[in-house]
Amino acid sequence: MDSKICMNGVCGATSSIEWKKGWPLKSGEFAYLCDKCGTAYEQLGFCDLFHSEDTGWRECISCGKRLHCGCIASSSLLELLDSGGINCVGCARSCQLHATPNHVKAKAFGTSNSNSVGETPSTSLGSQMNGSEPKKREGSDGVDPVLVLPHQNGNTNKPIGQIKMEEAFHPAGESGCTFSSNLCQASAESSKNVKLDSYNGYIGVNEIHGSQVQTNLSIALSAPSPNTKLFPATVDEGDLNKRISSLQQGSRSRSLLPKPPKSTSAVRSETNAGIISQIRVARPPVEGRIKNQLLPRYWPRITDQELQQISGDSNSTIIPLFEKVLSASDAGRIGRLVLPKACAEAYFPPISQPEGLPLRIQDVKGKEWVFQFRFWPNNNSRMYVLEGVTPCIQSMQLQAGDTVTFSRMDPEGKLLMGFRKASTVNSTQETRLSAIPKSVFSTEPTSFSAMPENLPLMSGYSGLLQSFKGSRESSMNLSSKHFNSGDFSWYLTEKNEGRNADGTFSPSMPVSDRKRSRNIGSKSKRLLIDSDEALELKLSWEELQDMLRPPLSIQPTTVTIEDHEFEEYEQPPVLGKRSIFTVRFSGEQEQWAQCDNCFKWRRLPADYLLPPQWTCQDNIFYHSRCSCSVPDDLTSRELEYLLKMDKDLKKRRNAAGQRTAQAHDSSDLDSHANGTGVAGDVRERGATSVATTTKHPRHRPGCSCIVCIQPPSGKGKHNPTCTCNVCLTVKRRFKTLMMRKKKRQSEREAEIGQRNQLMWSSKEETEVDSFSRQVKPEADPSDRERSGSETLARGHSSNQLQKLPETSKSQLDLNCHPNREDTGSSHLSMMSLLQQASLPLETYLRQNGLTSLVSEQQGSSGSQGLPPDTRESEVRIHEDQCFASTSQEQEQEGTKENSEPDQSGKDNS
DNA sequence: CCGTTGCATGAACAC
DNA sequence: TGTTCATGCAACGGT
Repeated sequence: MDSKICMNGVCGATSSIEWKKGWPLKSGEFAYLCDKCGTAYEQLGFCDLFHSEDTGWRECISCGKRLHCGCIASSSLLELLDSGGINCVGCARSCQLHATPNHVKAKAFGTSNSNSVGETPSTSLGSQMNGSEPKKREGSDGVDPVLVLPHQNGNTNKPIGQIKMEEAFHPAGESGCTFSSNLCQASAESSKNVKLDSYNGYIGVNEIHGSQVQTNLSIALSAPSPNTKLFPATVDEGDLNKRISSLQQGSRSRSLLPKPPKSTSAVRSETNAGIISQIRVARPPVEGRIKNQLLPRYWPRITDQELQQISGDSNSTIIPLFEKVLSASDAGRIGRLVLPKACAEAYFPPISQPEGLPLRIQDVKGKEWVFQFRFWPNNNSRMYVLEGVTPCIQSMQLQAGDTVTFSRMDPEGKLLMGFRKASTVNSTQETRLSAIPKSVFSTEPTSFSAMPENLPLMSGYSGLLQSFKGSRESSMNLSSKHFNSGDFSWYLTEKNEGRNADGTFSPSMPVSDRKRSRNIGSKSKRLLIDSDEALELKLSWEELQDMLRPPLSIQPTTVTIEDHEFEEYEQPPVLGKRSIFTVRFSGEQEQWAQCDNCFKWRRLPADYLLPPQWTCQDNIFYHSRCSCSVPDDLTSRELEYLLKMDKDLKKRRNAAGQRTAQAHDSSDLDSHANGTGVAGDVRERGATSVATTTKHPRHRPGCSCIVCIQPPSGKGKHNPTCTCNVCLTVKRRFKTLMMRKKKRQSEREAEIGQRNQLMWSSKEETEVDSFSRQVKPEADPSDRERSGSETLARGHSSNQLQKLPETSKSQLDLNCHPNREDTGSSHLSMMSLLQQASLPLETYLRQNGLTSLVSEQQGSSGSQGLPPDTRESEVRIHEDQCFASTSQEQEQEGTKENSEPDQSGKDNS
């Protein structure tokens, strides 16, 4: 060793207490530097010290730092810019932090340590350095390395070949620079780092990864040195500058993180921070008992800030031990935190009895917790758990996916427990993600923040997810309820409430609820599947359908199935904005949407298809309201009512949904329907409607088209005499269609026969054709009713209805009574049709035996005073599906429902 | 009925 | 293939 000559030409020392590696040589080896020069090199002061008078100094164009461009000793400290000039590695790195993939960045600046390697027998290179005693690195926290360096008993002689691969990825140990290898300048580590540099020259940090594995492997095998600096796994605040400087030496001191745990991508987590001191680095095991068995996933990724936070003002040294991402079980109510076996055995007191012993652990707030550290026999092994962690977990407000970090405070030996929230994402997503296998979602902040990268669509659905959450408080559409707020009277027709009353689009579930739903074990979660919350989730998916809109600017292809026209889209539907549908006492239907900018609620036509994003400026219907500066269309009270009623509807619908599910489970639709009829409960009918809701994009809840009212699949054919709600609906619907068919036929024939007169005919035609387009008071209550209901069908069904097939009912297998409507219109003579068509519709209906429809017409105007029990059932169906009913009406529903079978029977007869 | 406890099971993972 | 560990689940006890 003494035969070496310091390769610093200025120095040329032939002897040194410690030889240090310097810059990479062309041969791939490294310059040997005496202790003094090597130290200067490590401290980035080599050129300052020895070459200050030389030429070649330039300044970093970013920070102005002087860099000796003409010297190999500084070659790794700068980066030549494509545009000319140079950047110091620090500035270059900051740029790359924004341009480099997270994992690359993290890897580039992560640090790690392999204790085993550090203590492996010296290789030739190590032997060259042998004999130099460990010494505290300047800038280290001053803790005796012995205290913090794991004495890997049994590992010292461990063949290198047994070194775990992951450890080979973390050869920092051989360099003595542990977790803070990026924070300190390791002389010995330069054996690897410089080698990297030798490969990469001036390349940026992110360019080294292609060879990192091989490089590090070679380092691991070649650069052990027991005398290399053994850095404690602790960092003092005073080291920050050092760290920064070492980071600036990143290309030299970079070491490699372990491959990120499969379930986590923690290495990404801090890339957005851009703060060097907050770089989350995986700190490999620092305790000897770990014996290299600790999987990288448990390596503490604790930032220096966190360490600082934990240590506080004390002079104690914080030694990160390990961390663990909380599983659902860990964070659940059971209060048991499963400890990694290796960690438990390495860092916690040895226990021989399953009962274990109480363990005092202090949290970051200084509060001391006592957990029972114990184990369960498991096969031939043990399973270590900390029991009684629930209070602590709750205190920290931790949940599955969050990370708890265990550290030890030396010299007291006190155990510390820190945590790291995994939530940079909204709680909704957290909640959902928590249910996703951990292999799917990572738990560190960046993993969430990286979601848009991994799931680009998800970001687009974030609003949807929130909507889902919001929908928890909303209800589905079909249950109806009327409410009256002064003069503000609505029939709430559809769910909504994606936003709170204050306009914020926030999850409706209270924080406590969210926490509760998250911090539960899987078993409880499973149980919740049957609970309201889970039901709400299910309903949310149904709501999703409601939000589906036809693809923008895509014209549907019309296909005819059984003479019914349907719109088909080659592209999948898009998610539209949620809205609330209401119906005023006057029968006017409205749609309420919230501006994405100002969150004000605006009234819109009921048949307007809201795009996914909508602002006041898009309000082409009410120009006086097309600006965000215009006050909200709703008073706070009205909005409160609206949302409150919406919430109530949800509950009602949930109850109905449960009952429906039960009814379906029993495969007894009829009994369900009967029960519904007897009960006369709107909720029941609403539930039935739920099962018959949207089946294609433009169908809205309440759509009564032939598609949406079909019975649920798998339920088979209903008996022709079936009086279940579905069948009744179908029958009523069919009856309406037939009536309209006859009407139109009569009009057409009349038009043919009397081309130059019968202006009424064209009027009727117009009425029919436009019946679904706009809600407006009409002379014919039946038309108005139809208009009302089918407007909610969002036009698509109305299109179908407009194009009602000239078919006989035999073409419709809708489980309707075979004898129904046998009084076909085909037997009508032209003259009779003309005569009938000239009559008022009511008279027409009566003459055609459609007395029930007469009742319907009357019933449809029941809200204007006619007894509701005389209304035709279709009206009620429409109301049930689309509108709310007044409480009075609801009470009367029972009566009507009771009479409904009879009514249907009359219809069928 | 509900929460706790101790063990069992099996998927995921490392080797 | 063996190990780890997340989670299931039955037994048990308390209310």
